[in-house]
Amino acid sequence: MSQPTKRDRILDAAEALFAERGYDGVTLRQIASEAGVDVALASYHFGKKLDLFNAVFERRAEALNRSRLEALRQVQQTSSPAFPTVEQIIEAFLRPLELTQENADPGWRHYLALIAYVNNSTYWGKQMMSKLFDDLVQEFIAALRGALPGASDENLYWCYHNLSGALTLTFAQTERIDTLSKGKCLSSDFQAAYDHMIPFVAAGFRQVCQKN
Amino acid sequence: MSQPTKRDRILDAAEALFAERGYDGVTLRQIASEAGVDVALASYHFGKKLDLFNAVFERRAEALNRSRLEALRQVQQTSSPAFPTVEQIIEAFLRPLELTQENADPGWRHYLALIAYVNNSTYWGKQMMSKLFDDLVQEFIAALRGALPGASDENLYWCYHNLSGALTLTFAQTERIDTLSKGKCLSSDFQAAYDHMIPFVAAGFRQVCQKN
DNA sequence: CGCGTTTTTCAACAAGCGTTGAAATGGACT
DNA sequence: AGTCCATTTCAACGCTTGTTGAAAAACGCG
Repeated sequence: MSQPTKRDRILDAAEALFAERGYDGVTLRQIASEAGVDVALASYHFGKKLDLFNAVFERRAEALNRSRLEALRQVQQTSSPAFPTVEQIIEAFLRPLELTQENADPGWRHYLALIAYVNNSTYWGKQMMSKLFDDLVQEFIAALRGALPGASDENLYWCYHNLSGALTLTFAQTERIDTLSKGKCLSSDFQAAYDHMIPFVAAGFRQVCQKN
Repeated sequence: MSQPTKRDRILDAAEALFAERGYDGVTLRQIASEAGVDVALASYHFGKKLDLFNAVFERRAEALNRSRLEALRQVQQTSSPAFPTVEQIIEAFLRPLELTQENADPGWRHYLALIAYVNNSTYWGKQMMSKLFDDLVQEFIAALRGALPGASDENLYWCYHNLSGALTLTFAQTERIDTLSKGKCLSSDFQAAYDHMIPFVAAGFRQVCQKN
């Protein structure tokens, strides 16, 4: 098996460092050093620093969207002609993210942390997140609308906001919960996070959107 | 009524800018310019840049903790000798944060956005958040333990993680939900956020922690 | 006013930044 | 071997950064 190219090593190093310290907290020289290449090589391959950041952020977006959409189509098909349940939809939204667990490559973990950084930033969040992930999110919300007949858009979107927040903090892997829980919960354990998040969020959606 | 001192103007400007762009995304010159003072004045009052950041972050922490703890004591007293309900506890955790709504001073909004920045950052989060907010959080979790007899610590802390995530994203005010919902929800509307978050989170806690 | 202290400005420093043009290297093909 | 092109390095640029020491201004008080 072959070594990754220097271009890929730059992307990997930038991914890890941007995720940990943010765009302005990382210098091109740090990235180059981590990747074991010269500083100028980043400019050669990607142009400006901002272009490198965009390249990193876009690199894994498509694959991520595809696997989540596949999971949604899957539950829609198996439950057809009825709508899938809220749990099934949330599960399809979250479980594909566990690919970071089994995979030895730490790149996906860094990428999710980078999403957390972007999603929580006023500065980056609005445009970058919308451009890459809005279509997918709307697809899932449409599915939830089917599972929760009569729910208002206002309620649906606020519930999604809560889901998105819980997920984003999970992505960030700040180890805050490790300290708080004295080691009983580990932020590195994505599976445990989703095991608890799915019933939590599903119950929240039902409570808010299914007043009856 | 008197103008704020230059020292306070530096804190205010740093608060707003750090919250929007992060620690490394802001220069002391930008802060000084926004505050209408000389660059060197920040160093004179606060020392290093990092010390200024800490001063900003600690400035409002005590007042925030006090108002939230008062709200908890309040519901504990009115429901005594029984435990307060999950909704009452979550409400006490969230509603005091609405002081940012009525108050004309935008400082509190910036401060909450700064908390979001710190809480989502691997780099800052662990130490700074724990130091200032852990005691309060443990107090609320203890109250929740009373409202949810038999709940395991593992379930309780993962549920709190979900609450914390939803809250943090609300603090960040990224306007992402504005776009997604086509204006039906506004991230600037803290009251609407909590109106939907309280029943959402309470139902989640019950679902996960109150299996019976 | 006049003196001591605090606050504020000014000017400048060394260090590090992103970026670039030219030189060097390497591989593919004739 | 020699030519072409993509890749990589080298060296340097102009600029901005955080920080500091000394000068200046403002203040409190007799």
